Amino acid sequence: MRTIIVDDERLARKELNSLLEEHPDIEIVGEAANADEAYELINDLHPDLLFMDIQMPGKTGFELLEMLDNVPKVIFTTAYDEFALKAFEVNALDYLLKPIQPERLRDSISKLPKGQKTTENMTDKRLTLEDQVFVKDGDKCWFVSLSNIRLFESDGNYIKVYFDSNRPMIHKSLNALDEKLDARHFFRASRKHIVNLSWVEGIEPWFNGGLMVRLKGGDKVEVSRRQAAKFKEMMSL
DNA sequence: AGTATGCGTCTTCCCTCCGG
DNA sequence: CCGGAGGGAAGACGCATACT
Repeated sequence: MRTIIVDDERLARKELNSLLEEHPDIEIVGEAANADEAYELINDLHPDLLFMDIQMPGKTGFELLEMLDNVPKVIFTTAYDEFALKAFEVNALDYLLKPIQPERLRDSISKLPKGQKTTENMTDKRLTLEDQVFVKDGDKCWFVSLSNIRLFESDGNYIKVYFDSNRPMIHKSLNALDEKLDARHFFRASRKHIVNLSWVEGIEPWFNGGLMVRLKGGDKVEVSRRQAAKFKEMMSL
């Protein structure tokens, strides 16, 4: 499993490095001392896993995750206590309190999903349903699998992300997002909306040859005539 | 006659720049 | 560094025309 360590303290990286020597399936492909370095590394190397500190000079670990399009598995290494982390509502894979205990590290690694898909040739950077994205809304953070997101809605300079009962905002444009998403699973229903096709429950004809798409959960999205044509074409292929 | 298609104009979005 | 305005462009609307 290709792994990158992100921590501003050199000693902390060294420590983790040596601890990980006992875990041959964890292959350390890079180290970064701050969020910007890590951003470059992650985009170049597409690791499967990050060990990451949260507090770092410059950007925090959360801000780093927000910048990423493809978010790897993350194990936080932090001096925060459990309660402080829970305040963020981060459902990360796991977190390790510093100083890291070898037994805890072993536990965390054993919890990693097996049969990991190889991200080796991620040359097309399209996101699939299995990929997760990181969203932050104020103090709350989530890792959300794309398969749980039913709808993206443009709202000013932000995008509302509909999943579960939450609607946090991310600050990207729908166009940029649309390019990243897999066209087989996500459809640009209109200028304002991108829908997850696997959440579509029903389709009704609408005025002027448009469509009204009903999503599981009750949300309804209007598809204009132009997009409806593309939609029908897609479904027939 | 009602529904599909094409075209021109108008609206909305979004990216960039600028000022606080 | 953040927030808001402006301009460019993609998409929606409305009308006209073609087709079944």
